[in-house]
Amino acid sequence: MGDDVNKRKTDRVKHQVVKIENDAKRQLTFSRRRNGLIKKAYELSVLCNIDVALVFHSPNGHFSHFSAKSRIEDVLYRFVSLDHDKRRALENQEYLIRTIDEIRNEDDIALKTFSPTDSNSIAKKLHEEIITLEQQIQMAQEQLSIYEPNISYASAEELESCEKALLKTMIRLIQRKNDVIKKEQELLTHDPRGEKMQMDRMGQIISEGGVEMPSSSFFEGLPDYD
Amino acid sequence: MGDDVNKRKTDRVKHQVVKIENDAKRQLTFSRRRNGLIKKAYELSVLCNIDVALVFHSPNGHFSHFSAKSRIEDVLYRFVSLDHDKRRALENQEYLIRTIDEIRNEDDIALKTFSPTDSNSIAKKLHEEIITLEQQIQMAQEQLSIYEPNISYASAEELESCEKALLKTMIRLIQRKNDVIKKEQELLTHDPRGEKMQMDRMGQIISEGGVEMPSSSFFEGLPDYD
DNA sequence: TATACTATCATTAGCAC
DNA sequence: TGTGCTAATGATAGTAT
Repeated sequence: MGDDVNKRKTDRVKHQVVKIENDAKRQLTFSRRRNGLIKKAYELSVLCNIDVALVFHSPNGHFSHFSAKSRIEDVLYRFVSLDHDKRRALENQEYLIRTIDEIRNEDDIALKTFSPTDSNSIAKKLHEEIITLEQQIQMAQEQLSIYEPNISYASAEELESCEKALLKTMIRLIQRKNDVIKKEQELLTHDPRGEKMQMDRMGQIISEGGVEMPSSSFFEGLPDYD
Repeated sequence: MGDDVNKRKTDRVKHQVVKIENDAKRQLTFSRRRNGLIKKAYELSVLCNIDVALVFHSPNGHFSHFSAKSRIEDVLYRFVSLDHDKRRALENQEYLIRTIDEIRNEDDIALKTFSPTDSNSIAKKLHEEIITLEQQIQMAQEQLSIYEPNISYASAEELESCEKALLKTMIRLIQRKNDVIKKEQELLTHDPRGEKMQMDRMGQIISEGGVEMPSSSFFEGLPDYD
């Protein structure tokens, strides 16, 4: 209060909504605010049962996106498929519809081609574990229904803890996947025999900025933005 | 302060991120939060010189969208023009990782404060199951590290499927949590004998009305919600 | 880069129109 | 439906690590 000796010299000040010219500041602000935006989009999705999709492009061609509750391609597909009456006509609608539809199908196929019977697959074990967990949760649900009339407040708290632990597990899985993908890319990059993807996945040029995507872009930090 | 006659009886309270069941409340929250989201998206766009596109879908098929700095079709066009692998690789992961990491810290605290020795707790079982799953995944990770040099592309695909299955599990857990919370709230606010919730609020169709944002030209009519 | 800290600013839930 | 009000929660700009 009166003691300004220990008071912070500077702190948050009201900010005009104008472009931040300082590169470092702008980048930091982007990172933080995008996180905030995504968090709020997620909350909106859950609170109001809404499908949300966000797409960001930096002027340099870096991009990121987020979707909640549905795959982003589904959300965008529904959007661009809408009648002209219901929204302003989109110039590239035909292309957008076709492309997004292709993307959806690819994803669907990818999901279907995953065979849990592939025996020499490490992922199979993970899959089985997940099935087990699901079954256990199913059983717990039934137990829960017995207690329903007398559920205590602690239950929700604890369920929340469980949810968080589950999230934690998922993140570990995702990180593992990222490691795998990164290793694959390294293998493909250094081994010309890479039989799988000689497609155009490496070195695609992004249109506007003409800037190449960071090739191994799985977060070692967030290499989106400038 | 002392005069509690004039004091507001209720005010903003901390809200769980759980679907709002009351139709009117959900609608109002959607409207407000969407505006808030759009405002923040706009600010991000200006402050950081970023193209942003937002798309919302309600379960009833109503939608709205917003874009800043470029037409939404341009933003989406650039998005779908990206190489599929790269796009999918980025999909939501960075957000998940960041958020879940945050949650982990909270979770550690939460788990310490709540007593796992509480024997008549259903959640305890779930917690144990999750611990088990984590251990199993840990083992699988170690196995995986053996194979790392020869990992095939299929591994990443499968891991991705596992990730999705895990997500599904989590969603189920969240939904159950929501049920529990709902029941608790009913128990707290109503006579314990009221076992079933009133379902009379379902099926109302809210008509769509375009309303303009007061201060800005970005938001031409926003067809609203359901 | 990202993260932690924290004073300050911003958003918003509940209520009444 | 959206708006104004108000208190409480939430987000975040600096700064240092």
